[in-house]
Amino acid sequence: MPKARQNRVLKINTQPHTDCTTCSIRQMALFQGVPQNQLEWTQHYRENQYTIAAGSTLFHHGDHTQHVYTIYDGWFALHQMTAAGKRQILRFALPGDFIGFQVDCNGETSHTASAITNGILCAFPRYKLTKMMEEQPKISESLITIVSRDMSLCQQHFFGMTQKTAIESISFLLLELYHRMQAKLGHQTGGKQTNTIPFPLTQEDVGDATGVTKIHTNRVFRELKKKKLIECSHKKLVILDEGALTDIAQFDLDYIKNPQVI
Amino acid sequence: MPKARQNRVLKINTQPHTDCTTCSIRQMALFQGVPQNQLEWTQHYRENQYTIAAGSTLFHHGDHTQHVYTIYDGWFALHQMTAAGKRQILRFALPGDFIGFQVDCNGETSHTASAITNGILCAFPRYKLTKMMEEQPKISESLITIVSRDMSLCQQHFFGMTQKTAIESISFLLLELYHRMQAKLGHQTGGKQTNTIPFPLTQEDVGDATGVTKIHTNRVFRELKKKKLIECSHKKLVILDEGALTDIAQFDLDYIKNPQVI
DNA sequence: CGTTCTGTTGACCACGTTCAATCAGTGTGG
DNA sequence: CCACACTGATTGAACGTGGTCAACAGAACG
Repeated sequence: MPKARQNRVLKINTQPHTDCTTCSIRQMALFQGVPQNQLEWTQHYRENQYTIAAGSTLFHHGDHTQHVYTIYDGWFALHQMTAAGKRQILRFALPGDFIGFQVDCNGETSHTASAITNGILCAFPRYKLTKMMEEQPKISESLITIVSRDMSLCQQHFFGMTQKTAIESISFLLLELYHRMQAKLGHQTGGKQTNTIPFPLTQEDVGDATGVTKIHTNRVFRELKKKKLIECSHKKLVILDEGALTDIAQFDLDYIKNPQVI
Repeated sequence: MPKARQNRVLKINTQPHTDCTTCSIRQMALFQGVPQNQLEWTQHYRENQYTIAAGSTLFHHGDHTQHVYTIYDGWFALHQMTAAGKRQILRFALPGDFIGFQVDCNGETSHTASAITNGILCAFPRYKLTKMMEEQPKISESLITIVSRDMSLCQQHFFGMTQKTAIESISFLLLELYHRMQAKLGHQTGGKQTNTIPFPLTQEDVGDATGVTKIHTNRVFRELKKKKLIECSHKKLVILDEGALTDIAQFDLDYIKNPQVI
């Protein structure tokens, strides 16, 4: 009963719902290609705006989800469990990201989505996607671009995991999140930059995403702090030496940006 | 000059080109959703059919490719190089697979594609994809399905790499290739099944795909052979005990099939 | 029929895991 | 206001998977 489960965690946003025409993250989301004068059209398809509390689960691995979501606010972890009960975080989803789309051949979601922080979600019924794509060809391109970007990130993680040491892959993850958050913050504030981002993850979260135990993750964090490359405490991450960190991580910013597949 | 480079390795297929209307692998490729009576239409867009020799490179990481390809015959490795000069194979592409599509924000390919065996490729100009999608909405859905399937495979590999031991991830890869080849062979022969597939990979290829050194890959192969789970020699792979191998690999066939994302 | 590529084997060692204990911060309830 | 519980960060010691290096055997190919 995914429906009952979702009703428990999702609540209709009691604040006035945000407006697609003035949405601060629209340019990175599903409607990025839709012309400004047709944006009212998109609102027809947004079923509702929901809130979700930190720690709760949006959907479980194996659910048949009726909705796909654009994250308006909050951090989410998309993860799977191993047979041994360990958690592998496949990726972190941030504001502007599109989640709940990926399912397997039976229409079951391939992973679990958990809210790390409180979140606000724009919900779209999955069955309407085909119609949306027919009416607005730009939606098809957005979807392809979004999936391709996620694919690119996944490949980079994959690439990193097998060939990099713990300090390299953790540095990579921190830089990826840093730049993804900078992109969102830039869209919202209009461009002013600091070297600090909100960082709600625990060291265990970072470990589960990079395939390192929390014990060793801690050793890596202490080393990065000792080398004055980062500061990290009180849910804030400061990048002190982006250049040195980029070298260690073998990080390439181009993989974060939306690909020009078409 | 990607063009010059490609002219060197790609040769126009001198055999009569295969016909989309009778293509044995069409049901798993880009035109899977296109109605039978409109298939002549697709032929307009196929620019040419090419052959490529084993060992040569179709495109390099960073190229601006003008074409995307459906593999009609042959095995390909899609890979990247680490800073240290090691090769990471992101995935193997088999007959029916669609390659050359994935590029980064600058329109550069994110990986290199090398032919492991001799191959035959159907080429489509990238710039025509938008028009194809507009004329045939099914093409959009195919593309999204294809990219989602690749994403799903990538996630499974990623999941495997970090959490699985060498024997587990190598078993997973062998089973994945086994089932993907069985699907192709089924489409071509009409269904008769054996527990043997052609297997042109070296142990080093397998190692580069699973993030294991070729020395340790060899240790794993010998163990799998000793336990009578597989036979592997002379470019053939025999799965002797699929059940036991599936258990070791924690393999789930649903991830291989095309996802029902829409 | 030699050269090159692929597979096989052994010795050694390092990165990261496992298990265990402790500490610091943050609520929570009496 | 403090005792208590709970979560996350920190540290140490022992161990093991898989990497590195080096050498050789066998297969494939021109």
